[in-house]
Amino acid sequence: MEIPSLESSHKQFLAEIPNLSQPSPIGAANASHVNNEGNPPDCIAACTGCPACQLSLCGGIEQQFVQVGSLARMLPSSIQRIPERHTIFHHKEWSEFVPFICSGWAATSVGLADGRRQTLSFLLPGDTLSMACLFEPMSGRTVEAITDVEYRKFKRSELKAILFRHPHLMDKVSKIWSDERNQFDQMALDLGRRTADERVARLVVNLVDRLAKRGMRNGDTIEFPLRQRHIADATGLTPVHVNKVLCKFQRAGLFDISDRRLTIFDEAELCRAAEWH
Amino acid sequence: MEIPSLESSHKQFLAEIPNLSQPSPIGAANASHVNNEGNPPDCIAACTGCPACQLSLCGGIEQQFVQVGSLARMLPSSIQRIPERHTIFHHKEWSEFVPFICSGWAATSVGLADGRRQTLSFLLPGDTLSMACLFEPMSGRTVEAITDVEYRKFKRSELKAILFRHPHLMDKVSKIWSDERNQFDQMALDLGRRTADERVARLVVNLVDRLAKRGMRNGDTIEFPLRQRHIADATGLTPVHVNKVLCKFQRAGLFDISDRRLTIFDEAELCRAAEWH
DNA sequence: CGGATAGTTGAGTTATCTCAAATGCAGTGG
DNA sequence: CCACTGCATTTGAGATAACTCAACTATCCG
Repeated sequence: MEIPSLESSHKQFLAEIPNLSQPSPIGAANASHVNNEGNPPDCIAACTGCPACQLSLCGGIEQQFVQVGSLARMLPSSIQRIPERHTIFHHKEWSEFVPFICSGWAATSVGLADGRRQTLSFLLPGDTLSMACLFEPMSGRTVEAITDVEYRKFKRSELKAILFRHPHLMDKVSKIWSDERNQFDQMALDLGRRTADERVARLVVNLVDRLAKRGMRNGDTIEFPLRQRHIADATGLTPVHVNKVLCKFQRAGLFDISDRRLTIFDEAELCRAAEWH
Repeated sequence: MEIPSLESSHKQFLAEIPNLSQPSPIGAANASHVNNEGNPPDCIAACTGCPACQLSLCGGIEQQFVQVGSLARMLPSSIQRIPERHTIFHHKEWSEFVPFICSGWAATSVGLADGRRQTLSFLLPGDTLSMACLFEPMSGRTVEAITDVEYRKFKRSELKAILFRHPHLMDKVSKIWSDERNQFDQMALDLGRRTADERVARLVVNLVDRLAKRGMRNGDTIEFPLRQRHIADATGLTPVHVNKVLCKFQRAGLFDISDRRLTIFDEAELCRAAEWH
């Protein structure tokens, strides 16, 4: 399997991350020692330009690497690549690996036998399925690549061990965990009590917010690879109804989605529609 | 504040828990040493008869007590009592305490300014708000007592410390955490994709299941203190629609709810309606 | 007795769904 | 280059699940 350099796909973000504009010499020096199942060393170097380095747990791991200086023994990992629309984990799978998204968008969903399905979250760079799956393997969820996706997989047992040995990592885990919990509470409120308009507006605002945190928003037009059916799956609505809501918003001049890009025209009004605090 | 003996309220469950039918002599002996803010010693002894002792994390703590033999220094706690319909935590509160339900039913909810509200879970004996709140204080959620409720509160910092020192407790945390996550996924599916009939049926079956695990179900008629508005809050429906669904089920001979008791007539059919595996 | 809370029922409304058909676009193979 | 297939989007018409409003009853409690 060939793993081309990730540099090009990350170059656009380098300017956003203050202290990591250049690949760390430590990372570069040690890369060749890494036990990563035969992948070339740039699969580690790639992290230094990752837009989510500061947010995500795997960013924390990376810092840990740099501090400790010996990546190889700490956390072997390998980068996988999945083409858009293919599935990363099937819902029957009980994997001993924990995946972290490096680039691209993915969706986690649960489904019913009769075809009804609900997506639980969209995964952006730095995200993992759920903090809960650091500790216990979980099945029942399908993870699908929306765009082409690169992700690293860590062995759960090793990840767990390292977490307990480094309290500051556990702090990060509990923080992200808590965020995740809040997200879910809001999602329950959305699905249970909010109107279609609110749900769609909130989905958009929420995603824009998360992208901004990762430095993946510059200006008012943003990469936005979701199809209307993804939005429908996530909001508990029907694709055709999502279409009607989106058209309404676009006619109202809030934003425009076309060519897999989102352009925001009236952010204030959009936030009002989303009841964003 | 007076704290009457809890023995009477737990006596009914003693028969259900094999190895704990009698109060542990160790627990009884050490009770008087407990630093529990002036509450009488029976607030510890009460745990030995708790129906959720084996399931819950606080049960795990209790076992820890017994092993270590010194409750007082390990985890001071105090029992609180809240009358039905009163609120245990307000949604603006950021408490340094973690509550565990000892007896009674409670509900956690999130709400909107305009009055719409969604309850996230019903808390039964042994439950806490969420595993996530062991590590980070969480606000935004209201916890309300449905029946009269007794709960213990632990100081988060102390609880956390004890957790890290005892790996088998962490195992229990991660297990419960994982369950919680699964519950939540199912809830998203319920709210987003299931019909009102399915939601109501699932709520009932799910609760009966959880009660059974705690030894709180004997036979086909069960304590069931939920009002129709609680069911409505939890299922994302309207009280009047819940009423119609319930009446339909009762007319169909599935079960009967009256006088705060649930009597199941046709469990098989009920499970089918709930698509219970 | 009066006042609060729960449950019940009916009539009419509405948000969202279902079904169906038309369009456009992008990739594929000949 | 074209025809063809699959996917996404758009639009309209009609159906329906769930909601709103309102009135009525029952029960409990002071």
